[in-house]
This record gives sequence, structure tokens and C-alpha cells, in this order.
Amino acid sequence: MKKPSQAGPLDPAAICRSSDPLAVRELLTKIGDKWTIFVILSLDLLGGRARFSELERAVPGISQRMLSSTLKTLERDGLVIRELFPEVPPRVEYEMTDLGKSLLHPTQGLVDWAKANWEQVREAQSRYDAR
Amino acid sequence: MKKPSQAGPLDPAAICRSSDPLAVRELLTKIGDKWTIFVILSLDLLGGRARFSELERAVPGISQRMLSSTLKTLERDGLVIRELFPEVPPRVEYEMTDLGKSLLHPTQGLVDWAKANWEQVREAQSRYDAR
DNA sequence: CAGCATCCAGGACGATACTG
DNA sequence: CAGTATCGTCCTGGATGCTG
Repeated sequence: MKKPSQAGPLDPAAICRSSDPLAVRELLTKIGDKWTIFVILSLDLLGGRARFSELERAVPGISQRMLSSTLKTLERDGLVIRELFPEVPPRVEYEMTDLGKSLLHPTQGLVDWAKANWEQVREAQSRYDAR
Repeated sequence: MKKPSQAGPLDPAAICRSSDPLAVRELLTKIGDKWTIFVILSLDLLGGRARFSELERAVPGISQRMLSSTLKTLERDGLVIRELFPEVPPRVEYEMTDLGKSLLHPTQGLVDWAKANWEQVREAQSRYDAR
């Protein structure tokens, strides 16, 4: 029921001054890529900590290349921590940081929305295409 | 703090059976593209209804081509309704549907997260790159 | 086991020009 | 005003093969 947070009735480009739109775009671009959410959700599901091969099995269809690069980006962003154990064969474990965990809640919001409404979206698409 | 919703301790591919992962991915892919969130947020900010040229001004940097195709996708997905007024010069208004409005809350969750935490992400990136 | 290097195809997006 | 058409570019991501 809230009004769109009035900053002026017809204020052009209002969102783009509030709250660093670049940050929003970058965030959305990141979790909007092909694998990031699945890796995040899988890591959570595996208890917040897992090794490379576990994630590989947990995310069907992902290639080593994509899992590796996705994890590297997550690590660079401070969302996961990579821990290398100097053994043979090598073992690497990835653990979600508090920052990473904090992203789970808003992410879950979108997952829930998709769960609840995607059928409607599909129907809308069908109606639209039937013309 | 909730546990990761136990479906089995080491259940491979668990998310991928729950809740239509395709839907989640498609949703994220859509709002993760370059313009969709900005168009949605701008449309909300303009009161949930606006014409093409208003949106063009509200989303700095967007081209006619991208605004047009973004709106077309949103219309197809049932998130906005396009209304054409048979006048000269032509007038077209776009209005958010209830479905579209319902997407605002989960979306806002991500916007808020970005607002609150992006600085930390940037710092993590700097630390990572400084090596 | 946990990657990286390389190559390649397709799609996203920008720039520009034209139209009902 | 509100688009469409066309072209070119960059980037994402898949496939494959190699390595510490």
C-alpha cells in the first residue's frame, strides 16, 4: 500500500540518483547470470560449506569452467571464502561468508515469487503468443 | 536462524528438484538484463503508469530500441499492459499489472541489499585485486 | 581433484537510419 | 510520438583438452 516514495511527482531519472543504480545493476547482473544463484543456493543447501566436486554434483549441467569462474567471482565479491588444503589429491572447500549469507534472504524472496507466480507468467506468454 | 530446509543432508541437485529451477533462472535472467529493473522501478516511481517518452526520460541512457524490446517482454510476461490511443501523434501508455506490482517487493529486497552492502563488495573486490 | 587455456557459436546490446 | 529495421560489436557460456 505504500506510495512510490515521492521524490517529486514527475522527477526524471529519480531511481538513478537514489541508492547507486550501478550497484543495483551490477548485483542483478551477477545473480542474473546463468549459474550464480544456483551455486549460492546449493552452497546454502549443503550447509554453507562444500568442496568443488560437491558443488559440481549439486548443480546439474554446470561445467568445471563455469563453476570455477562463478566461484572465483563470488570469492572476489567477498560472498564466499576459498580454502585450499595442501594435500594430494588437492582439496578445496568453499564457505559462505556472513555477507554471502545475508544475500540469501532477498534472493529467497525472488525464488518464492517465481514459485508462486511463474505459472501466471507462462500463461500470459501463451496468451500473448497466440496472436 | 533457519537451517537450509533439510531435504536430506547431502542431497545432490536438491534445489533443482524443488520449485521449478527453470522458473527461477528465467526470472533472474529477465530482471538481470541490462534495463528491466530500471524500467520496472521507474514505472513504479512514475505512479505505475507512464507513456513511452516518459520512461525514456526516466531511464537515462536507454535507447528506443532497448526500451521498446524491454517493454515488449514485460508485456508478454503479463507484468505490464500496453495501451494504444488512436490519436495523432500516437500516444501509448504502459501500466503495471497486479502481477507486475507484486514483483516490486522481492525486487526491492535486492535493491535494499545492494544499498546496504555494495560498499563491502567493492572493498572485497579491491582486497582481492590487490594481489 | 580442482582447476586453466583455447577455440568457437550465439545472443545481448549500441548506433544509426527510417516510418505510420 | 512511438516505434521498427539493419548492422556491427562485445561478451557469455559451451566444448574440449591439458596440468599441478
